[in-house]
Amino acid sequence: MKQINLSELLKKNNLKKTKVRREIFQIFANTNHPIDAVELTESIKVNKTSIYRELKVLLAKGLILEVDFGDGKKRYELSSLDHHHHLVCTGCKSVSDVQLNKDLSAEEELIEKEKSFKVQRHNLEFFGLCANCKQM
Amino acid sequence: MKQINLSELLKKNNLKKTKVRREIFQIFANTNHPIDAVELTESIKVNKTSIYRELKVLLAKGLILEVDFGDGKKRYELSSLDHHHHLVCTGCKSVSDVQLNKDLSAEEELIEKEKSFKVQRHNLEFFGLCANCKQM
DNA sequence: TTACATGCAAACAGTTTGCACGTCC
DNA sequence: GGACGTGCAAACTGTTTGCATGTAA
Repeated sequence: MKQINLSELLKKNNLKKTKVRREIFQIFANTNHPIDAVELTESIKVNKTSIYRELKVLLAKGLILEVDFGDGKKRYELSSLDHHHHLVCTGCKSVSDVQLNKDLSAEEELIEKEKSFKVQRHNLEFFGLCANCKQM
Repeated sequence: MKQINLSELLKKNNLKKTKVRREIFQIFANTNHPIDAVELTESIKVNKTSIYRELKVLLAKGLILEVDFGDGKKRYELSSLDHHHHLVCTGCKSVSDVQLNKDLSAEEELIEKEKSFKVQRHNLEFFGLCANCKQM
């Protein structure tokens, strides 16, 4: 489990320390894949509206990141993690993390130089078959 | 405008040459950004159901690719184009294409070697500010 | 005590489904 | 003629909004 000083983090971001907020952070800290709103509502006894609203707040504060697997729902993970990408298994739907050997910043600099486009962020996810599903 | 021999392409894929299908291909060929279902329904006099159904067919046949900008709707583009990524302007929402200087295949080989994960495809989009929006 | 959090119902956007009817080869 | 394509209404999923009520600081 990742170490987070929640009180401090919340105070720094002008957020009250509520039950729901505490539980959301606990789930994020104990889960090793990006989480969607439904998964949170199943684990926390709270109205789904609050979940969606809370995710928006945390996203706006930059405490979580949005991750998109292109299946129509948004997933989130703590932004305090090291920058990484995901390997999404199209068979069993499992997700694991991966860090690029060579990151994309050189490419992003080229893009800025050649296209005058200032890259703020990128989304990169890999889809394929995990070790288990590969051999079926 | 890109050259496509539509009749041949459709025959090869066991698809009938219908009015809607012809119009969809025409729009794809004349548009330089990924297109969503609503944009198609606005340009073609046909029920939206047919558009969604047709996009699924073309996707399954591999004639188009799905592109995801993480805004809750799916976009598509011809799969016959060279492999490329997108620069999505968070200001004016314009989209332009970009090809990486160094593609990701080396990274994908490493992933297979080190993680035993067989990459089938990846999604990579860049978000940021285009030349115009940057200076505002 | 007051700004922020929550619950509930209802609306909304994008997409899919079931079924009857129409049309390409 | 038969498989494939289309129209229409209705359902479905993920998400957002309005408004009344509750609660942390």
